[in-house]
Amino acid sequence: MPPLPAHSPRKVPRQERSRRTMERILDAATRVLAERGYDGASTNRIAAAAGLSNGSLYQYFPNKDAIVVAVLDRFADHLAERLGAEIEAAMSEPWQTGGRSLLEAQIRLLEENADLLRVVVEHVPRLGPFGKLDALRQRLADLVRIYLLLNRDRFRPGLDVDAALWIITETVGQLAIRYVLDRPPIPHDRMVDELAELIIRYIRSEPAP
Amino acid sequence: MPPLPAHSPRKVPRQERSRRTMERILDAATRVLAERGYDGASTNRIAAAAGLSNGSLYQYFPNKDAIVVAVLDRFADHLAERLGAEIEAAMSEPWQTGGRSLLEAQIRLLEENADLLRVVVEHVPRLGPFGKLDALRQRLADLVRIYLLLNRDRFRPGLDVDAALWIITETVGQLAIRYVLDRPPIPHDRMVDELAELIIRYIRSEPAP
Amino acid sequence: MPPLPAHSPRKVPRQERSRRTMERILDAATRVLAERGYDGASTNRIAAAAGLSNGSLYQYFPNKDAIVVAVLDRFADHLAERLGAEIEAAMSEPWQTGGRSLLEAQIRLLEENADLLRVVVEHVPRLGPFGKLDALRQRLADLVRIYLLLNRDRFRPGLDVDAALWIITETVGQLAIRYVLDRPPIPHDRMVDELAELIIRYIRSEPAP
Amino acid sequence: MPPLPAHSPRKVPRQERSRRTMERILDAATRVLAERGYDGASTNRIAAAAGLSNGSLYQYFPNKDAIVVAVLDRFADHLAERLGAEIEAAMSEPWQTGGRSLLEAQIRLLEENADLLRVVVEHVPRLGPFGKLDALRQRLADLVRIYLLLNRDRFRPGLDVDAALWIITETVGQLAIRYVLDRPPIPHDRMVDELAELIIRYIRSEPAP
DNA sequence: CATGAATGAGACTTCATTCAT
DNA sequence: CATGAATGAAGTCTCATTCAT
Repeated sequence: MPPLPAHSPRKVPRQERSRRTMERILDAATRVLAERGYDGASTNRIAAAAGLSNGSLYQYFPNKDAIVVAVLDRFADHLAERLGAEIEAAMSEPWQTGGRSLLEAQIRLLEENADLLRVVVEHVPRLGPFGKLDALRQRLADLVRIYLLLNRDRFRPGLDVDAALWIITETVGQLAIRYVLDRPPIPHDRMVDELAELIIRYIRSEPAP
Repeated sequence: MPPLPAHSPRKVPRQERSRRTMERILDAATRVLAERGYDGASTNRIAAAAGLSNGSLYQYFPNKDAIVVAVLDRFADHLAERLGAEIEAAMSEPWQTGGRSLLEAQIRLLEENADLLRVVVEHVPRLGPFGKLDALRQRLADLVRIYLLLNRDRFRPGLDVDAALWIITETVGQLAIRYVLDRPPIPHDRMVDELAELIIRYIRSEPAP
Repeated sequence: MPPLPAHSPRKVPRQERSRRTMERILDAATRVLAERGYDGASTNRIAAAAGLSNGSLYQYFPNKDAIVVAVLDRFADHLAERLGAEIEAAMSEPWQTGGRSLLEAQIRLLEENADLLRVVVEHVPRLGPFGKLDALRQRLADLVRIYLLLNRDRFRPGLDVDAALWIITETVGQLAIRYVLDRPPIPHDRMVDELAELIIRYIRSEPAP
Repeated sequence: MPPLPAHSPRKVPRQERSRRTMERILDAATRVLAERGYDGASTNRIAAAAGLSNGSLYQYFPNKDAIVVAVLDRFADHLAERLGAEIEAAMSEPWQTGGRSLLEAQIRLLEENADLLRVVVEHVPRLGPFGKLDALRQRLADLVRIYLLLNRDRFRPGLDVDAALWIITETVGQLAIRYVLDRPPIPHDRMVDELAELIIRYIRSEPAP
């Protein structure tokens, strides 16, 4: 049985120069992926874009997919960092405005990274579950879960928390993605409002007066 | 003027044998796509799966993508046919139950074709817009639009029909897809109910008593 | 040792219908060759142009090259027939004008068949010596030889008949071909004159008065 | 890595290897072309003849035609270099012997490269105009044109310089080619004499006494 | 005889990956 | 560590030719 293909960086670079080279590779790979899609992102093109010889790539990554995974992980880190800040800010607001802010932030973040998002969604073959992107998704789900549990009595009686959790996170996530990738003729702010309305009405027990 | 790259079958088979071979190719391609994804679906493998020589494929299709498109078109035809029946049935019901039936039918249909759906969603790079799949999507959107327009006064005052249309169709479509592909621990019927609830609450003007 | 590839028609058709089909194939092949060159002249395209199924070709010709050879032979026959008439006419004229007429006829004939000529010269890989084209060349050479021998005393003393024969026929043949294919900015009549001048001066013993 | 010996060429050991490989490819391609013609010169065969893997070819050339063009360019360079020397030498002679020398040189050069010449003339489909071969042809044409213009008064009155230029260059070029490829039973020196005679008589105003 | 479906060898090309320097 | 030449498997596609109907 052949060894499973390793998808993690071959080495954790200790030296500064190595770290910089690795960044250059990831920057280049990100650019190439965004511009030419997964299939167009050959290792040679990535190496060229990074100003490196093609062989050098393999000193930092065991194979092409490891590079892609690293790009996606870094993308997830970026999103996590940015969203983290928004989450903290949102926690100090009342939940109504806080929730809306988070929604808005999520859409805005995706809009800022539409190219890479398109690659993730449309072009990247499944490379096994994406550790960090899934972690980010999980983190947002946890937030919603806590909120749902804490405010259980405010919601309509029959609400199945587990089902609702899935519905809400997927609705927000998928609609945000489609909104950014398909660019329907809906203004950004309106989109946020509609999404908020969709979710709030789904869980609240009483209609707005 | 050069002929546009043809994505349509090279020949319309007149003989029975020819028709059967074409079906064999499409069946094989469907199987291979479902099992190995778009990138893994080489013409060689499709030919082998169809019990044909590689060259024979090209008597029926001008290139690989034409085969994939044909598979997707056939998939869309299948869905359209099945959904068509459901739509007719739903039209003779009162709209509350009719709408739910349609929702249920849509999810059920996707469940029955999960493998191919996965390929469509995850693996197939954009081959230009898919004629027939998009047509089907459009048809459903039209249905929703008509419903929204006819019942405009029943809904909450501020409802932006265009925005709502997009929100509704994408929500239903994307959630159904994710439900089928990710298999969250939500029973089929519950899923239908939640989805119906999500949509109805989004548009109605008064709370359910 | 495998049998040598046969380059002659598989059968001499006895029935009228067969003969007509054969003509259709040759017409089609001629057209396709002229329009798309040797490499572009696939058997399928020839069959299509002839309004036949691709398999039927092989009832009349053992392989593709046999078709090409037949086309070229027919071309040679056509040239021979036309030139034959001109030769006869030329024989009843005084040799000075007769020679010029032949020159003119040769260039005119090639001009009328420039497309096919281009294929013969530029695209057709050597398929062994072309029986009939070579025969035609030989016939013209014989004519020149006879003329040279009969008028030996009129020419400059040192003339080596064999060398001159080759020089003359090749000069006329090659220049006519290049003239037709490369279309230099020289009018047809001038070209004939120059060619005549070139040859006459080469062999005559006395200057023009 | 051990320090490089101080006296070893500091220059490009890598590029040197590369250069050699390229030469090997061109040599192999030349050989294969000469032996099997254009159609028989597959990339696989060229690679094999060069002792390389098929893929390596594409490190040096973007496609098959680029290889053929490079072979032809190298051939043209070779001819140009050799002819260049002859031209210089001829310029220091009186024009009568100089012209003959050039004629002789041209035929001799072609004889030395008969194999490749055959490929160029018979097998290579038009790959667009051959830069360097055409340049060489042009260079010779210019030489003739200058000579014709400078000696205009020495020639017969009615001479059309443009027509004559074309006639002369094509006559010499085509006859030399046919002589080398068809090997008529004419000795080399005789051939040169006849060719010279043919041209001189064509342009001169007075016959030799 | 005609048909056209089927064949299969072989062409060109790409690309992830390895390895000697 | 870096380089880039070299590899070779695999992919898409074409085409002359055969054969069952």
